[in-house]
Amino acid sequence: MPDQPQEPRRTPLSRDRVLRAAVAFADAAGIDALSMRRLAQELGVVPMALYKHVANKEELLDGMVEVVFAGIEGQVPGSDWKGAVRGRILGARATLLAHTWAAQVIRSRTSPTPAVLAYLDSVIGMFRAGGLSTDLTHHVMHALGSRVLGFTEELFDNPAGASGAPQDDRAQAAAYEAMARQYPHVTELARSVAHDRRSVVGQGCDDRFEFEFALDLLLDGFGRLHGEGWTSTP
Amino acid sequence: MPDQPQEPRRTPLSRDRVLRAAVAFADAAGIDALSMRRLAQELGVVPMALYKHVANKEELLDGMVEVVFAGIEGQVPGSDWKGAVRGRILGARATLLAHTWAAQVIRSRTSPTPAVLAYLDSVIGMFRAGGLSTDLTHHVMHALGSRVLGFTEELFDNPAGASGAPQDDRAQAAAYEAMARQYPHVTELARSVAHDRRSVVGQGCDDRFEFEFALDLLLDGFGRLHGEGWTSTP
DNA sequence: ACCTGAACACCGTTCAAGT
DNA sequence: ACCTGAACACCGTTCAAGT
Repeated sequence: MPDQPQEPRRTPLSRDRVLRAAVAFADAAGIDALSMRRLAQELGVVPMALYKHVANKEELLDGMVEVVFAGIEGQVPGSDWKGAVRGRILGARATLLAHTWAAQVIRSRTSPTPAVLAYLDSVIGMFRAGGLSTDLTHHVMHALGSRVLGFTEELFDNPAGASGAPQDDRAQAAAYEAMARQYPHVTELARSVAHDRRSVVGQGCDDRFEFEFALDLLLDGFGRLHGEGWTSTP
Repeated sequence: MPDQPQEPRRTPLSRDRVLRAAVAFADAAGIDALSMRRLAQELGVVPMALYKHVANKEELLDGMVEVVFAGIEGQVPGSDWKGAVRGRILGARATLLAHTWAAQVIRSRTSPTPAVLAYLDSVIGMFRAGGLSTDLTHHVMHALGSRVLGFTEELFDNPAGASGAPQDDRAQAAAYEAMARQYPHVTELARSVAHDRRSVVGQGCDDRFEFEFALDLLLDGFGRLHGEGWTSTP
């Protein structure tokens, strides 16, 4: 008799299945909840079984980034370099928004995985195809920084620091007054944002608008330098 | 007889001493090595003694950021808004370079601590003093993102992925060849950087140049929009 | 040869027992 | 009232014992 397993083990484990399960788990429970032990449990497997398919947790995280980056869209054929880069980066942004943990994991890696390299290669290629020199393209890529991957460090979640324990109206007004005295410019800005968006305080900003505002400002600046024949060593 | 401690306990513990010890420890051993237990050991104290001065590790990290931001210089009096902001941000960058772990810790916090808020308030005040509208200043702050704090996500440590196990020359050449085929644009860029800097492959880039390149590009863009009377709601 | 339970060396934090 | 040792509920990973 062949040695079939008695327990109904759904599917044989594979590196791909491990990575996809990890991505799904992080999507659902967050990256902090992801541990080797919990992932194993999710797969109905003993923790050490995972180490057959990934060398360690670092490699698991790298693999998760690979899975995510494999799904990036945004090749816009027939546009100039500015439109091409813009479309590609917004495509990356859309993908990363679908996996809220991904930006954090990418940040924690020190060297890029193949899929990330392939993505970057395609963006660099767009600048080069547009006629930008390797010199300018190099500095341009640095200036984009993590924005080229579709995310940026937003400084805070809420513009006016609306966190904290619930308070009665009087205490809240007093706290607001104290804040306005200590941080007048921050408060002014927060108030104007709330007013502009005709909303309650602390709703937050239009992330997509802010991302495109900065991206277009940078791309326009790149175009201007390119037009002037800019070089780093004059 | 008063109840003096028999053991020669150097200095009575205080919140400030705990925070400064934590900063010094992270400076020396890195942020990953910092644990409540190791910090207590460093201070010659039982782990639970720390919890008298900080509620938990989160509060410890917040406090460490406060200590670092209290030391930021860079108020340049008598310059226009562009020079003032530039000087202040480069001051923040100098401080963060002295505490390599700080950027990572700031990133992990969701809401800003008072010293960070005070710093941001001063930068916003510089834009406002220069005549920029609250509307433009708001989007400008978003466009700067973490750069306003003096750091940016650099994508990798080494431009050409020079990591990996040591190899003989032939294997290395083959790996390089394979890389050039798979990521032609990345390779071209890495090669041109190495050539421009007349150095061995993988020395890396001039971080200060890259930071200022992007900062000045953004500040010039802000100035242009300001001059045009830009508004987000035309 | 393959698989895996127990163990190791850590965490941050709670809690009850000691002074 | 204050302080603290032991304990709890976790980690990632090693390793030796079992099949």
